[in-house]
Amino acid sequence: MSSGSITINDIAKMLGISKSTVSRALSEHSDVNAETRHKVLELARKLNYTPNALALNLKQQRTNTIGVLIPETVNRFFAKAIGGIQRVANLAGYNVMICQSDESFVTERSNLRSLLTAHVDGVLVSVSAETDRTDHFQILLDKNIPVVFFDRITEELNTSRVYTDNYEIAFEGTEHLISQGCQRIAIVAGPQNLYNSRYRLKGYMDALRKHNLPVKENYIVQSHFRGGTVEDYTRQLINLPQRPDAIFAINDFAAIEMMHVIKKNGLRIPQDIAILGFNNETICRFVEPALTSIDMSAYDMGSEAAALLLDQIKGNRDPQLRLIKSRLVIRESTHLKG
Amino acid sequence: MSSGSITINDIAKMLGISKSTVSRALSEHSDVNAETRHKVLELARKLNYTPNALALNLKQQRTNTIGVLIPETVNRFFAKAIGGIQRVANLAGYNVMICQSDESFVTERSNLRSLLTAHVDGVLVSVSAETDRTDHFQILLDKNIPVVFFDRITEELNTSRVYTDNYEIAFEGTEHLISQGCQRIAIVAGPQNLYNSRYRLKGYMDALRKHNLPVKENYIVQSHFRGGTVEDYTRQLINLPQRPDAIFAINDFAAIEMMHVIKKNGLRIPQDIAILGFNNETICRFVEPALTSIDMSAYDMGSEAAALLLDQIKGNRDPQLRLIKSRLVIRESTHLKG
DNA sequence: GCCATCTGTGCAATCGATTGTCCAAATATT
DNA sequence: AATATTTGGACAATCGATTGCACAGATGGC
Repeated sequence: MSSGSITINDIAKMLGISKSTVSRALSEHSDVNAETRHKVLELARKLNYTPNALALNLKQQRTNTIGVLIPETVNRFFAKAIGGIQRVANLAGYNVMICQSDESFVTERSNLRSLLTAHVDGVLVSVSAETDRTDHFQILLDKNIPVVFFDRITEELNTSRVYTDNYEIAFEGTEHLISQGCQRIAIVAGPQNLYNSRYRLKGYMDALRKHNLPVKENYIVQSHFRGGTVEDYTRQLINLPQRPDAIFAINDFAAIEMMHVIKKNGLRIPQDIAILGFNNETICRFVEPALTSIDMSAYDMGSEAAALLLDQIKGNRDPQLRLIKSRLVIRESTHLKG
Repeated sequence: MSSGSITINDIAKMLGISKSTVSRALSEHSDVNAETRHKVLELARKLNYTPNALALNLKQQRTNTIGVLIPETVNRFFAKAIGGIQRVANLAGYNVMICQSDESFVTERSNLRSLLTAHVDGVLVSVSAETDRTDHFQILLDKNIPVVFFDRITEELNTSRVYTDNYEIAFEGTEHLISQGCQRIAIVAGPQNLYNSRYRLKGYMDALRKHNLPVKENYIVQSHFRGGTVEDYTRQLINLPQRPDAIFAINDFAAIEMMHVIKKNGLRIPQDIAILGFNNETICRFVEPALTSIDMSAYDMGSEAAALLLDQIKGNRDPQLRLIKSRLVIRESTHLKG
């Protein structure tokens, strides 16, 4: 009565039986007289009984909740991934607790503590831009709490991972630019502590080498995802003595801002500079010129990661790897030939 | 030992005292001998004791978690609002459980049940596009669980609300278009069951009336936020015998897609048709022409809503209203004069 | 030296479920 | 008819905290 909800005890008293009998009647699987069971189920339904999740949590030491630790929800990749995660989780009866690191290592570590305190049954992680070590995740392994890394993964820990073929797709994107006749290809690379950034840069460099193009240091720009610097590095690139004839951007929004700056400087896209984005946002089709980009299947990565995690929670404990392939989507911003 | 974490009982046994004494020692506020307390605190620190949140949840009937019920995380307005919500919540020691309705009434109701089952201490709500009644929220009021509606609010329930001046800003936006010489202003209006959509449409109509412009039915398009229809209704509008000379779009992404369709049809922006967006996305500055829009302070709305909710959770039970003003940001897409 | 007061601590109930153990009654076996 | 087996359900412990109540021992007042 106190909390407004009725309990197993209330039902027991009303029927003059013990609460263990009520419990067993409700959880089908035990020897309760058919008539007794019927009376219990009937009354439970009538009183709209729902088991108190808090009591179950304590008793069973689990919460039917999974934690999600991501950089930012305003990052559309993660917003989409959350969609996939929630769908899979909710279908399985799990709730989702989301924490954002805001690309900060300290916040990430603190979020992790919160999730542990909340006793989530498992955690999905995509690390922050600042994260260059992984010892804070060790505690999850020590406590035998399932973890699945997705997208911004780490290779340092023996956990399940869902990732994309960063190397191959960056290679393919770069080769595409080369195939369009570009010879001086610049790249905006993310922080090199991140798995994705490292392999993308590598794919880019290997593609250049394969086609006997020089890898030039001043064609490689470091970015930390923070806005506000795009204009700066774009200017810097287009003012180089040997101006690049193509730029592989870090994501679509940065690419669009770059295009704006480039056009403001009287250069044509793609004739003077071709632009290649990342993420294949819907808006790519509507900017001018339409932006070539790389489709990442964020939703699928989220779903797959959640599915793996639930699998692990259910007891399947050996780490799994899942590759979700990305796809080059060619549009006008890189279309020079044919 | 079983769950790996040490408990108050472990400490009690190790010191040969009762667990109630340990509990009292840890929670400062009771008469425990200074020496005993010191020993307890010392050992607790050494063993890295943390109270089991699950036990506290059951005992105290609260979870230090707030629920957030929103349409979609891929909607940038809500992605930003989540940022504000989480910051305020985390600072106060609360976790955040997010549910997405995917703009579906049924899912919204089901999400609400999940949040209730999870015993969240309070709920922040922005209703789905389909939501045209509010009886499913009554259960929150009945159970005395604090609710704060934000952005997509309802006026039917006596709860706290954080909202923006939809009427005034739509009025202002429309007057701005009129001031630029536009006479045939179309609007893409959201579902009329939504508070925001209703008042925006009203503001638009009243502005027209104030300036003695006719309110024409075929200048008012209904949209349900779903993509894929933008091209259709844009074509429909520009093919009207009396083509509109301005369109008030439902949001920036739709506006940008409209601009694309309009330009593809050989019309100029803003000379032939002026475009006004909604949300003031960063990208507004980088499209061509730069898009005039309305800035909604999503982050602030989220923070404010969370702050109100925490206030209510802490006992301040009378409903509060908070107006967060929006702001018209004028750019090239509506710049005809001067 | 006797009773009152204060201090510090332990016991046990409580939150709301699950579950192992045990026992009484009913039924089956010989 | 005496014993063995099955059946149905009660009791109590448990999960890990908090907290009201009781009580022993120390201290103080007279």
